[in-house]
Amino acid sequence: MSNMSPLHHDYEALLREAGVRITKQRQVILKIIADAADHPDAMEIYNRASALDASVSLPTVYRTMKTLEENGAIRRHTFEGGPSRFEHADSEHHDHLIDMETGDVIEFTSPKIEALQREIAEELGYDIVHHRLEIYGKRRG
Amino acid sequence: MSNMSPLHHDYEALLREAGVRITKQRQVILKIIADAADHPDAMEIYNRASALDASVSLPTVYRTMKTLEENGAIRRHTFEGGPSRFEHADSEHHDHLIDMETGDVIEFTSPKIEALQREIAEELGYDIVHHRLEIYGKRRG
DNA sequence: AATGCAGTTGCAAATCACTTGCAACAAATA
DNA sequence: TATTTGTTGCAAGTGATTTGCAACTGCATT
Repeated sequence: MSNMSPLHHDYEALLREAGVRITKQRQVILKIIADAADHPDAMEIYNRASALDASVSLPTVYRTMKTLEENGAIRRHTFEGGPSRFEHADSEHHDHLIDMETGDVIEFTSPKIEALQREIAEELGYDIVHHRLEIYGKRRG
Repeated sequence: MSNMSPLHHDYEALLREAGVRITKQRQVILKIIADAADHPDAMEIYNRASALDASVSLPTVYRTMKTLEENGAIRRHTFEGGPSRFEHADSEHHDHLIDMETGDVIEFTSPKIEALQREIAEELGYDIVHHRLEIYGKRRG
């Protein structure tokens, strides 16, 4: 690949570097994650993967998500009351608004909130490593 | 009771009002929650309750936590991966800053962040039911 | 290309955190 | 005190995720 933006990593290379084997199951899962516009959970990833390659099992999806997370290729979100949902780590940081009725996840960013968080951490004598902001709401009728 | 602050509700009365029966199991669990200085999970509440009254079962703890939550007597926190943890709802809403090195949890509030969240939800067409903000940080050396 | 071996896989079974069906039981009300 | 209806403990069931294990396969080496 020649024209790779800093926000589009070659995770196969990254994983290989970390001594992780690039099996065909992992390639399939990696592609699903890369193509996903939403935040699928393990079962959904398994379903999508199965359609491309019947040899992918659910345990392998779980094991792969763990490996990918440990290597910084994906982010795991554990929204209330549901299974872990994943997204590739390529995108910039953002927070989430979860539609409590449909489970839809809307991404948003707020530089002001980020700044305020830094202020608060500062006052408390801390440096922020990461944070999680989730708004749970219902669509206005 | 004669000297009750607005932040120290009589949950028995509140529950009774809601048509919820005050069983001895619920009284025990309510006391445990009221006395807890930490954020125990269901199993821990079950352990503490069992020590006071052997007739309290784990399913009843879960059922009671659900009832208490629905009636605003407690708040449920689901920190990364672990089981739900509970605290009485007497205190005002607060967010958490977690010290990644010690695990300490520092509570804070920010009216400005709250306001910004409402603005964001508003713009997206949502009413906020609740939110969760957790800052993970390291103490500045 | 064939070999060797440590990392991986699928399957079945296990685990964890809850949740639920059901018959006995006990609060609140009459 | 009787009646009604919510509650309880127990056992079994769920849903999400993990693990034991023997067969398999990347991939570095020959």
